[in-house]
Amino acid sequence: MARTKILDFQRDPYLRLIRPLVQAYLGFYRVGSRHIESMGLTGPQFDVLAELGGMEGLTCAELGEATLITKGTLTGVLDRLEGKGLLKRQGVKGDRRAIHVQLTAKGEELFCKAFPAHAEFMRPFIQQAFTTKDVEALRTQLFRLRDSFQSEPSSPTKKKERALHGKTR
Amino acid sequence: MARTKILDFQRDPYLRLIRPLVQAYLGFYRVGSRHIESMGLTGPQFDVLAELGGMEGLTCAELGEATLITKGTLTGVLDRLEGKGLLKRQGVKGDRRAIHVQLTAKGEELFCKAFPAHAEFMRPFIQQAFTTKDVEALRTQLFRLRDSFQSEPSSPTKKKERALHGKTR
DNA sequence: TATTGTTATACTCTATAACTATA
DNA sequence: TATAGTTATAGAGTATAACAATA
Repeated sequence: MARTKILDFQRDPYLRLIRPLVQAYLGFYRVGSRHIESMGLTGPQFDVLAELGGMEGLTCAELGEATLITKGTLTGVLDRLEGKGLLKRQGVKGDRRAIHVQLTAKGEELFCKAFPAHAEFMRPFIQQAFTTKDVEALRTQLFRLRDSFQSEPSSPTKKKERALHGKTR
Repeated sequence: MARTKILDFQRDPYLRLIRPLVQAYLGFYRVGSRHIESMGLTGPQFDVLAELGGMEGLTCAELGEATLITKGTLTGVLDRLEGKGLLKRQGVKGDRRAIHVQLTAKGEELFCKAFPAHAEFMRPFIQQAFTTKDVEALRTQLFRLRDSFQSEPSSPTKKKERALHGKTR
């Protein structure tokens, strides 16, 4: 799982945001993944299940895009879920290279049980500390933060860093 | 690195917070870990380095507690950092079971370079979207969220869930 | 007996590259 | 040639249990 360190960024007027962000996420992550694991799934497996639940099926390419799992890795994750009898793979008529991945009845059953159970499990943690109005305000700020990491800052400092460590993959 | 799925919790008045939290964190994480990896370190390795930097040394037990890495795993992470010549292990006088882990000169040098470089790299992302006043407000809310995951909600729903999936480790 | 750290085991995830079978 | 998915490879992290040395 995830796990980045809490850095001593406390004095920087901007980086002071990092520590609480990481701690809030890790708190969520620990609580949530413990619950998911108690249902016999790993994080990536739950992600795939959540993506397929209620759907007619997705190709590996679509699944990979949705879950951010690369194709070689995805094969393994799907193998394990198939081994548990939670999903099945079928050829796609029209393109015999592609494969349709779909939950089995057992998989749908688990999804229908696990997903609401997970929601029920998580809700009280937030509900005990926030009003719905607080939630909306914080939500807005978090989206702003998310967006800030998605757009490249164009300061001179940044450009210098990119030149030094450039590696865009 | 980390990787939990963005769930479709958008309709629940409280769980609406999950998606932006995960997305903000993943944004930070992707940007940050790309930079860390460009310096030749993995996430856990950077965590250990950040924990040891500027310190006289810690025992494995202390390091494990600080980084949340279990002892068996920690041995492997330390082995790899030792293999890179970044840290050394020494016996502790007084308790010959324990081991002091300390950065080498090379490790300190990397720490002194990598840590500020990482701060410089990360700052512009936040600075472009937030004032220092915004930062303080958001920081407060994020700590509140963190705390909410750290205290067990005591609703009837929760107790029922715990009975079903109990597994405290 | 309890604690510290290592070793052994086994699994999952990760990315990359090479491969196949289609298109 | 390009695409979809699998296989092969190698490495890192994860947890657990068993172990040796020491307290």
